[in-house]
Amino acid sequence: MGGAATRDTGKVRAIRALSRDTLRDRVYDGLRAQILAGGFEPGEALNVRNLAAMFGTSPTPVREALQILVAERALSAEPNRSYRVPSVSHDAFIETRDMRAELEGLLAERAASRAGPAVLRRLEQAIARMTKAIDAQDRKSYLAANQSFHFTIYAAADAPIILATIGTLWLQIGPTLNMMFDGFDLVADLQDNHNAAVAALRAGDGEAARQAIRKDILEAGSFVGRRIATGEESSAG
Amino acid sequence: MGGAATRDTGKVRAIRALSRDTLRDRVYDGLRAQILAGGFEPGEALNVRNLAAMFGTSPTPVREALQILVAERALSAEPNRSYRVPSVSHDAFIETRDMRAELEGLLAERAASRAGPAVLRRLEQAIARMTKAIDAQDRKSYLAANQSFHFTIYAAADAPIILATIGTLWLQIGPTLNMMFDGFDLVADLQDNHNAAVAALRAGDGEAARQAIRKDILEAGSFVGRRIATGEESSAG
DNA sequence: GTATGGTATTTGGTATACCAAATAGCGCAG
DNA sequence: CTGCGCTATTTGGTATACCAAATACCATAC
Repeated sequence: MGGAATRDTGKVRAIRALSRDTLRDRVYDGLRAQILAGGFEPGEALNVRNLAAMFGTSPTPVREALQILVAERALSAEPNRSYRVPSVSHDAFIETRDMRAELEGLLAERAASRAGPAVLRRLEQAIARMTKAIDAQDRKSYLAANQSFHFTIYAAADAPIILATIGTLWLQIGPTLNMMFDGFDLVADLQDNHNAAVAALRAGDGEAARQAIRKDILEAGSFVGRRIATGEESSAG
Repeated sequence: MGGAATRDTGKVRAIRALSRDTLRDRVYDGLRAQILAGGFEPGEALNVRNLAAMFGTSPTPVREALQILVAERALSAEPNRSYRVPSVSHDAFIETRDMRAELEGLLAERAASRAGPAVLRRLEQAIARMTKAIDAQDRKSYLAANQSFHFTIYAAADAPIILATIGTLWLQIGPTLNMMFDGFDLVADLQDNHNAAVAALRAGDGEAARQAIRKDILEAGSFVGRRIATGEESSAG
């Protein structure tokens, strides 16, 4: 793989397959990574000129990147022309959860007939990392390993368009999820559905894989959804 | 609701709920409408300055609109920095079809418990228009009525995010679909699934509604998919 | 002290200038 | 006539200038 010393943005770039190596796309990648990592508070306003200074560009590529993120609902464009990291409402969260259950379930089903030993091994590793994170009550590591687990499955489904769509869904709920997980007690039975999914994939049972992933999304989602519902009224600026 | 004489872009604007009244969004709306109406050939290249002249703006808002459409996969950004209307590959079409089956099925299911008499009446009207279009072999009218039929159902599901996602899926396959339907013989049994869907909605049977919509998408899709597969090698620029 | 109106400043949107990559066109060599 | 390479032109990307809307700030009036 040697040769040209091009910057390797890796997964993100691969997922989109829409970017070229322009400043706009570099800014997009940077913002996207920061959003996913919880670098922005939900509700936070983004300033075009500040971001431009941060990335060392003019405002133009920044505004274009912001627009793309708005189209993906990773940011919101307020009527008073300002950009914010959206705080996902309860309704929006539930809707996104249901959409995820459909699409991620579909890819899990497709993955069952395609996942080879390499994929299964990586899934086991992700589960191990989650277990370790649960023991240490390390939420950040848990979320990272969980994301790795899910996307390892979906990448195996060989469905790039749906995969990209799922990526935008995670991006949308990322900041809210990060916030909600703060102070949440990680418990061992979070792993039940993960283990069931791996077993189904190993057996090549698509329907079982779909159901395991659906359950995982809907159960975790219902917990977080409740937290959003209760927190919504008390969370003033 | 009279009063302010604001331009009413209607459905498109409502679906996105992301736009403000900027030039960028006006260009976006215009391009989107033209794409959906089959105003561009698949594979056609878009020129920023030409479009700017067409819309009476500078290139800046045009490029931003193009970027948004690329993010929605309604356009493609070639590595040699040019924008094209994508000609959807067979694989991409099948994948989009499967995604549609999931998401549109989900909204049909949700609509079953929400569709009132007004919705059912509009669906009957859309079916009547399709029947008329079949008799007249008027493909353009058929596609328009078909779109109206589907989105009437989905709008009733009260799920704005998923609705918007479905909108982008139709946008993606719009140009290809328009082309494929040219010279296709419209037959009466295209209506079977539509009638089944209405019956299910009237009965409040969500699962039946989901299945009817799924069948509609998968059956029509498999026909068009075959045409793409056979046409792909012969369709040179 | 509070409310209100007006001004200064900030900030997003658009147009324009400029650059570099890509492409097209032409001329020359074979 | 064909193929290669050079140049001219086109074209997308970026920076900058400018505008208008929105906001912040302050002074004044009550």
